[in-house]
Amino acid sequence: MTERQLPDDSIGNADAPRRERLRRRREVIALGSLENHLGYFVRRLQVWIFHDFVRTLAAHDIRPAQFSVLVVIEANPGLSQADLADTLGIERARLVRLLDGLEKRGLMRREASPVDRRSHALFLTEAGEKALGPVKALAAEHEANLTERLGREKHDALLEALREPG
Amino acid sequence: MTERQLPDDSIGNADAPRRERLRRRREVIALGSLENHLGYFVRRLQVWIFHDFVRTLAAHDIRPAQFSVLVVIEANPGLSQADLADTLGIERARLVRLLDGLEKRGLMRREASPVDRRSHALFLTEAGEKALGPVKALAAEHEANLTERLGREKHDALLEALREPG
DNA sequence: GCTTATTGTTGCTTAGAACAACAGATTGCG
DNA sequence: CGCAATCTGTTGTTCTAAGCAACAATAAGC
Repeated sequence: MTERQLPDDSIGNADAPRRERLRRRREVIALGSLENHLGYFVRRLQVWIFHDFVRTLAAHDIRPAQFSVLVVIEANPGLSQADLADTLGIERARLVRLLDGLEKRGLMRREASPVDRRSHALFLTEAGEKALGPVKALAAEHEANLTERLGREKHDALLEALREPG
Repeated sequence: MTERQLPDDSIGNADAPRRERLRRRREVIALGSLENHLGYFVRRLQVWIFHDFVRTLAAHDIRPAQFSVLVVIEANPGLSQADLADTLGIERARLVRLLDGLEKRGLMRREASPVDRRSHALFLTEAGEKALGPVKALAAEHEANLTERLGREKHDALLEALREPG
């Protein structure tokens, strides 16, 4: 159990029993009209991506939402929670609790906004900036996994296609 | 509240306050290295798709997972729960509860498998088949919404690209 | 035959999403 | 100016999904 032949990453090989079952199965299973629904495939891909992301960054205990928060704060120091929530499509209430966790871990801090006493200005702490280096490297590693799965052309085409609409 | 000027579909116009805030905001907010992560955009798209799907099929109270279950049973009458769960990437335990709901609503039924006394053979009921017609029509309507959002070329390209790998 | 694996199921835990309400602060406007 | 409407961050609550462990009944492998 300590060493394995294949790097059973528990994601990439999660379908080993599936292949077994497929082997044993006479007729292949049809998706029916699901074939015409982009949402089904987007969902499957998204689940794979999240699993791989979480696994790749497990050592740093950074989940996708946390990563996106840290990265956007880094790129826009001093922005408010409302703007951050809005940019990421996260609900304000949810962002509060996300930030609570990150702040408690010393990765970012809330300062009083100099121009609006209601709002906070968000910054990475020095520790946060330092931590984000390796974290971004691992995120890039995850992206490489994804590129391997999709093929570079397809990956790049998807990224370009989805980046546009905003 | 009964009538509106704009068809405020509560998804498509959910970013009305966002546009307001953007208007008021001096500098635009950068995504930083998030720009290079396909997962971020896939996630945003997937959320939009689910919202639109749920909204479009609200009258029938069919959610994406339920829809996929019904469609695959229709396309593969008599298949087992394990095979269905496996095909859709749903956990067996979760499928049990999904089927409980659908069966209680009279949309499908579990029969004893003739070849394996452990497993069930799944079928749509007559009511289920009858209901699935309009439901698939609404799902197609949702797909049209999605196509409108992405543009036909992009929609079709994405569908083709993601359908492949299985 | 006897061990191992599979199937459907239940229970439990955790994470996310969504909504309502609130106090403090700001903005808009008459 | 002064008051109503709006915005900000926050707390609380509810609902759904995801994931894991365990189990009895059954089947498959050797």
